[in-house]
Amino acid sequence: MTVRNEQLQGIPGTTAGIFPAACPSRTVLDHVTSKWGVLVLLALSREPHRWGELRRGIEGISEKMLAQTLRTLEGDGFVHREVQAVIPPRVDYSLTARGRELTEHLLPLMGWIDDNAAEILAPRVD
Amino acid sequence: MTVRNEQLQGIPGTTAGIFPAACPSRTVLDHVTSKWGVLVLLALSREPHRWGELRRGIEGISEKMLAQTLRTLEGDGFVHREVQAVIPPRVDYSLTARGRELTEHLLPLMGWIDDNAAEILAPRVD
DNA sequence: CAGTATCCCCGAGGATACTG
DNA sequence: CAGTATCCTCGGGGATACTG
Repeated sequence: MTVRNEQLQGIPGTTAGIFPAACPSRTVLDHVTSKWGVLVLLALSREPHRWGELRRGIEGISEKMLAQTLRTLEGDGFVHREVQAVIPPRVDYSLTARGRELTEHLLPLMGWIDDNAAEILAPRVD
Repeated sequence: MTVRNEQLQGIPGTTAGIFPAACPSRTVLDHVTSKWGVLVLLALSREPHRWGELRRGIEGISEKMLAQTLRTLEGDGFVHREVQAVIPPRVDYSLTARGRELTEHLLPLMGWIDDNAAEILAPRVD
């Protein structure tokens, strides 16, 4: 996607544009910034969690979306899924090294949003 | 949303959960990570752009979504809209100070995604 | 407990036409 | 040029029921 700073000047003119529709970065960005992606990644950023913990902790997420989000993030190599052969079943989700690299960038972002959200939405109801 | 690192341990147990459904952070996060939010913000992060530049530069965005995204980001105080009273009309969009604070966190994130996207998607078609 | 399977709906979002 | 207005589609995503 060539978002590197030196290349961000690309927009003006009729040239191809700095954000081509079909590029790997857009795909990964969509996975990460999907409706529940960031929340799941952040939930796992501190410590591993079981399915049920995530289900309850990430308020509002449905089982379907939790499963789908986890599978996508696992497919991208951000999340590690570990099944324990016990009864009742126990499955733990944790971040991979790659996932930790990613959340290193997500955490400051969410921290800033968290710090500023109230003021940002202050005058409006929205 | 209490994403602050010290508080991220909240998930286990039956407690309220670290990601309550109704909190300002979730709203702002949704705005920023909306389908086109990050792309618009990054496009403006280097320099101001006119409507048409954004329309062409952010490949695949429709006029409706560009207008909607810009209005939301303007409403959140991330984007400044400046109309020039000339014919033909000219409107410039730029980041506010708050918008620049935000993109300071977005840029490293997208930089990392950009650097790793190909490898992340490597084995699959997806 | 940790999911899948199904059904279904609503609204995000695209296409097109039009306007100041 | 910089948008709005309108219509319409499609799939994201929720609810529920079920299973190993």
